[in-house]
Amino acid sequence: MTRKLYFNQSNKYPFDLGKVLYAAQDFRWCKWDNEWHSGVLAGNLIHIRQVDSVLEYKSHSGADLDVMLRSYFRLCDPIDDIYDQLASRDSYIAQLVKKYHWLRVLRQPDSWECTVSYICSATNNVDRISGIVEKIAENFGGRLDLDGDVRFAFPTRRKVLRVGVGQFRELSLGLDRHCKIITAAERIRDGQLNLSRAARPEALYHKAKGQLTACYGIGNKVADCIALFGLDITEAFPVDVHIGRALAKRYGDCPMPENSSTLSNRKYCEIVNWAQDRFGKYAGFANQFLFHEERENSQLMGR
DNA sequence: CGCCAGGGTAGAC
DNA sequence: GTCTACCATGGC
Repeated sequence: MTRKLYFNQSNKYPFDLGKVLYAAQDFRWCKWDNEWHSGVLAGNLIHIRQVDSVLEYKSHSGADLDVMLRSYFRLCDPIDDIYDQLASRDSYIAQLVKKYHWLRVLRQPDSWECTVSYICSATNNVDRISGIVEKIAENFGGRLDLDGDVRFAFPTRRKVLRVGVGQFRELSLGLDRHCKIITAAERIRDGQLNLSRAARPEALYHKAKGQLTACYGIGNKVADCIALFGLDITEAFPVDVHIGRALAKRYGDCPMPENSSTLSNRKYCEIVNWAQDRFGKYAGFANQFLFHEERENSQLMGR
């Protein structure tokens, strides 16, 4: 059955499903039929499209996913206020907010999948990250069927531990990624890494980052991505090559060196502090506008 | 064949 | 603390 989710469309920054998913920060969306999109969210295979201020969707189980989808697309967040606030803090961001008014930082429901995805993002392009995440799901996740579309749930971290290093190595993920993934699962099991959002009240950016960067394979940048996309910590500010270029180009007072492929830990933190001071509690949203603009300019979008 | 892709680490000073 | 070589894989 097709469900309809009615939401309050913003007048200033209208939501656009197709574009949001095109720029999505998770890696499991693809086109399906005509204007329909196919995606896997927290074990649900979903087909979805937008008609004005209505989201029409189907799921493989037929379950009511309104609550999850409202959260995921931030349909209940005060987007007008947040984007106005960002625009008033910075004139360049104001331009980008206007240009990409449809952009949203998606609140990903499965922080474990998010963690694995960004562990796999190092020295990799978006298409290959999607491919790797899909490969892990196809091999170890449960099969999901919807109208002839076959997808696979992302395996839980318990399932990953049951599978073990041996079978994981056979996926040839490269760069020791199989070990990094399993190590992360072990640290969660042992209580050294807590990815549950319910258990983190507020302002735990530094605590979360400390736990994350203590893991093998998770450095500053990956930790910030997990914090922002998976843990809903909006002040997290991932600094990758694209963001680095944008900062060096547009902001003279930013401590971003002109051309450095690798940032020292100290330098990285200086840049994050600069960004949080300038953009505030929603620095991570500003980050995504900068990121998207930079990628559009370098024409790297392969989706 | 060489270059690149949303970095991170160990081992060197 | 900071700097480097190296890391594996696939697409072009």
